[in-house]
Amino acid sequence: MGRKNADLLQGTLDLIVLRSLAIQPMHGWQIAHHIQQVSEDVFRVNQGSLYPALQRLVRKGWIRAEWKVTENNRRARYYDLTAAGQRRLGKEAANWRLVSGAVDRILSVG
Amino acid sequence: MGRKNADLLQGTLDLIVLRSLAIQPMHGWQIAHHIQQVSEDVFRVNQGSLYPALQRLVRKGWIRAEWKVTENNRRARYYDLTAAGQRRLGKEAANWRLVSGAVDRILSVG
DNA sequence: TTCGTTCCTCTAGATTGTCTAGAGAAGTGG
DNA sequence: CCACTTCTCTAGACAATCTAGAGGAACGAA
Repeated sequence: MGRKNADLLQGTLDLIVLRSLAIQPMHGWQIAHHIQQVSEDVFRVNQGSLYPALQRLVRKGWIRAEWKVTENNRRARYYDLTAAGQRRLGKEAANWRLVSGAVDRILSVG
Repeated sequence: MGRKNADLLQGTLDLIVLRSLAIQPMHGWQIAHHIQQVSEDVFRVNQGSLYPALQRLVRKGWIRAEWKVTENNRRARYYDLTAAGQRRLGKEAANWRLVSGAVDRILSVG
């Protein structure tokens, strides 16, 4: 019925995926792992959320996909940021700061 | 097609409404005004978002509604927090800090 | 060889909160 | 009487995430 515990805020997934790929190209599983790790287990990215999101980002031209082989000798689709993705990341990060700052102000007033 | 500018993050509306009502009971229009003001115009709460949200919060027992007359001599529905709403606000605020902290960490890594 | 486990990708359908785009009532001032 | 402001409300569209699956391929152990 209700939502679980620390779900993603809708709209932040794109941001954190783009930001992850700005570090280096990664495949899906790696992205999920990275996000879970850096968020200190706050976010556990759903595969049913991640893969559609990656497709969406490819479709919008913000990331690029390429099949490769991992260190473990497995097929994996590696994604990396395009120039448009870089710009998009900048905008989304700025918007995040704006929005989270606004929420913080509302929380601290009164 | 796309979303506008600084829309709400899905899930934050409940939080900021509850937080607003923790200051004092308010009617819908007043809540919208308060949020827009305190957020420094980052959030412009849609009436089509606000009223369904208020109904949702009433249904969950977190706020209580009561018809009154405003200072301007107009009928308005005043909402205020219930005890359960207080508790819920605490949880949602804590969750917000958790989540926004996690996003911030992801943004600053790398 | 077979079996379980890990790595890794992917999809359909439901859910749900927000947005768009309206409507409308009632008081106020010109 | 008319325009404007205040204030509430709804239907339907939309879009991102979640649930709940499926499945392939490499590896190590038995």
